[in-house]
Amino acid sequence: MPREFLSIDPSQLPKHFDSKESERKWDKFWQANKIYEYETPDTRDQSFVIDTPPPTVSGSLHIGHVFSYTQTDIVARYQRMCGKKVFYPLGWDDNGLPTERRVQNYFHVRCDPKTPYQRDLKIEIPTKEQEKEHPRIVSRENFIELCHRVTQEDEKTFEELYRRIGLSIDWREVYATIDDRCRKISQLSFLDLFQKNHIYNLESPTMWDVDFQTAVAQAEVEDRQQGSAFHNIQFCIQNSKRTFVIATTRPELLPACIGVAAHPDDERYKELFGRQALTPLFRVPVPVFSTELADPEKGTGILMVCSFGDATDVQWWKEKKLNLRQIIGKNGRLLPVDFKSELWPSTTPEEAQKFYDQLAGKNVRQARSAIVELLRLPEASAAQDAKVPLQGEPQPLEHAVKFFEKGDRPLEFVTTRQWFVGLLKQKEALLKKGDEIKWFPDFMRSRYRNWTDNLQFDWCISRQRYFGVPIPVWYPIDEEGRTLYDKAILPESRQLPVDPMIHTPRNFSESQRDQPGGFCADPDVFDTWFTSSLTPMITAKWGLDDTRMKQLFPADIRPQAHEIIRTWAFYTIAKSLLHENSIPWKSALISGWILDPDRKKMSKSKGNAVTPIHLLDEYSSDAVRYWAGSARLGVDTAFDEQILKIGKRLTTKIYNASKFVLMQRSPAGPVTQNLDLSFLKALQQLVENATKSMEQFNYAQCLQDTEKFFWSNFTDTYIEIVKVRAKEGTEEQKISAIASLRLGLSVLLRLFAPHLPFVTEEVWAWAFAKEISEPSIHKSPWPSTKDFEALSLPTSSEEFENAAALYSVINKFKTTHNISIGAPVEFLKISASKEKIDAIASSLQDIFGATKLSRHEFQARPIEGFEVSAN
RNA sequence: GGGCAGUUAGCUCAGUUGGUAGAGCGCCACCCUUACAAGGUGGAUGUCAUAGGUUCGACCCCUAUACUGCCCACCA
Repeated sequence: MPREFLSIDPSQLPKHFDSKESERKWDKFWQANKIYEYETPDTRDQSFVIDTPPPTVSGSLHIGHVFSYTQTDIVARYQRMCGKKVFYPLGWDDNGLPTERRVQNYFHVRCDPKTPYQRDLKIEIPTKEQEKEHPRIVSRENFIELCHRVTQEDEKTFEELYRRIGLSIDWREVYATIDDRCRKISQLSFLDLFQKNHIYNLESPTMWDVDFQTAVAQAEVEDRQQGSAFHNIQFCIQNSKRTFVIATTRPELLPACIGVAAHPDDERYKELFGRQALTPLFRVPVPVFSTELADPEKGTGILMVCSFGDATDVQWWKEKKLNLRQIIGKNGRLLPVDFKSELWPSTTPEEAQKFYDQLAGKNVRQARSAIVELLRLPEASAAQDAKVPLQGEPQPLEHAVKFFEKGDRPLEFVTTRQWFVGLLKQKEALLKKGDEIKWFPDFMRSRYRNWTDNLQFDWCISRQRYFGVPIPVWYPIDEEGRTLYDKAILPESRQLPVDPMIHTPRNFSESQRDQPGGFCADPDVFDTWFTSSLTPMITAKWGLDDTRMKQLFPADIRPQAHEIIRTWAFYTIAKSLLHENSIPWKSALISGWILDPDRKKMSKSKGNAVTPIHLLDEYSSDAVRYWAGSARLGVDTAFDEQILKIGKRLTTKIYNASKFVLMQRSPAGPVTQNLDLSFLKALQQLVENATKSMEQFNYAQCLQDTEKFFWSNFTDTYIEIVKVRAKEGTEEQKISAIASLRLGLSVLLRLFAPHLPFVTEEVWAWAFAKEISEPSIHKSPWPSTKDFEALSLPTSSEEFENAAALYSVINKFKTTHNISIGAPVEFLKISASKEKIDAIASSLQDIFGATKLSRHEFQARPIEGFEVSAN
């Protein structure tokens, strides 16, 4: 032990903690000293691996970007202090639609894959005049270049923010979901799934967004309430006088009608089953069939089946082997139709054609109003009574309609060829893997179960977009010019990443592209989740580095938000199952949402988002982290600037208390006094509880307990009580007080360090860093029994609690008599039980010193705590 | 319609296995006290959503109801 404790001269320190300066300084220091760089340990269990969510880089930051990331960082810092080698990477999610949309708006361009690539194409941000013109058309490759340009700028902004709030990320381990490694691993994933027969392509009706003109997966679909109307339309039975009225909200799909259905027990329609009905206007015969899915109470109890109004239509189409009369095109407009063809066997083809020609080319909304007018014409009737088909006026109703979550118009079912991952048959295995994972909070597990249980479709992974990972597939073209979709040509894994639009498959030459006897490229890209679902495998370099894979997979934790359990969590579990038959991570940490003061979810699109930078400037990173670290996992939190103020106050208090403790000069020595040891016993109990909380990822509990102890036990009580002794006591008493104050501070700083990395590092550097020659508090050991093992601590902290109680009672006496706490008191009579009076004996000198009490007299009375009076 | 949460002081939230209701903010009063006025000391404030039940005893366990939020389904 050195001869004197290392102390500071407070006059050399700034009066107030300069958070901005501290944030700059320590970020540089951590970087320079490689504090957060992952070092490979000998065994897997010495690592703590984090599967960090790749943020969508969107240019505009909001407070949500720091909330859950800070929570993860707190866990990372705790594990690092516990001696784990923390693997804490970060990915940028720049792949996908949000980026495409931003590029379109930012540069005022549109992508057309048929446009040739232009090398050195210069595109600048358009002027106001240029923005009024038509958007500039660019090739797919040029478009992708622009995507990179935009995302790189955004990534810089994000990195600055994440450094500013002190995320202890290993910045060497940064990836982008569109970079070479991610493209390669995504394509490897495709190859592996293909070889394992988990993947197939199929031409079938798929949910389709008519604006983005791409297929979408079940997970990207959301319901929205929409105003609509029931239209009652009269059909008739072919070669019969019998008529009936169906109710539909989609009259424009009448030409796509492929059947009529009612409930098998419905007496009104029983006799019709098995017969052919004629549609009005077009007079196309369609079969009438019975189905349990029809609800006799709804509408008129009998309905028309179209290709395709909704998912049940698709189901009936498959089950009843109905015709395919696709009239909605990929752009959402009605396709041309030939009523003389076999597919539309109209009994009056010429009239049908005339009617339809008034609809062709219109979008859904336009076609609907047009067909409603046509249905008001008597000549539209299919029945012999020639009644107007549209019976009465449409009756308005509200109902849920499926939308692509990013889309503006309802989804249509359009028949296209898409790639799928077979997940339906994996349900049981997926549920089992979900149960092997620990969920925090545990009830989030049921979100996963719920979704997995109700899965209805295999995963459609192909998207008709540009800025994404290309599907690594070519198809042969036979001599007649037909594309052989069932003979897909896949690249070899060492060729990856490939772009089949640019690269040529083996045994073919570029001149054979799109030629009979040649090949063609699959033009599609993957659903972004196809890549995102690989994050724990991307960081572990699956397929590229087997050693690293063993070290880093499965990860320890996956932090994420709850609304993407059905996407990110679900697909990641699916991928790990299919590729590795493993769980992807041991624990899932599900963060809550930030709500605005009106308790609405904060989001950019709602315009109620709070931007973080001015908060960091005003309150400091530590204060913002304090707010984020106060919120428990899975609990939605209203944004409250008050809490930032409290956080800032806490950092100030830590700074000042540290200054006080470390300015005490004293020879080095042991803790010997009972009160000091009793205080340290209380501290040791705090350490136990805090550690228990952190092990459960309950960082908020840890903070709350530590803060309470720090403020009430340490600064307001213990420091105040021993202050006088630290200055005026005997050498041994002084040393004990100061040694105990320093140990207390050292432990508390380390308990605070994961939450408040800047102020704790700042203070740590004054003395403790040199004493234990560990330059950063963030690599110093998390407090444990080791900190106390040299001391003979009492079995309880009762003595300290008694001293605190008596000290408080004397303060109360002063306050109620309007005396300053610092004012001396001549005499007090102290009442307490005999046991308490005996127990307090060794602390009395400190208490009387702290309260400036000159004389006292004890009175033993059977009361709960202490009481004092002036006579 | 199914599922998951939540409802505690004016506000934001804690409340361990059932044992007399907690913190911070805000409010009120007092105090410049040599680390800190960006502070300190003290005070007031609750039918723990409602109704039953179990129990010697319920914020806590059980049942039902109401309200709020979320996830899923409903789409003719």
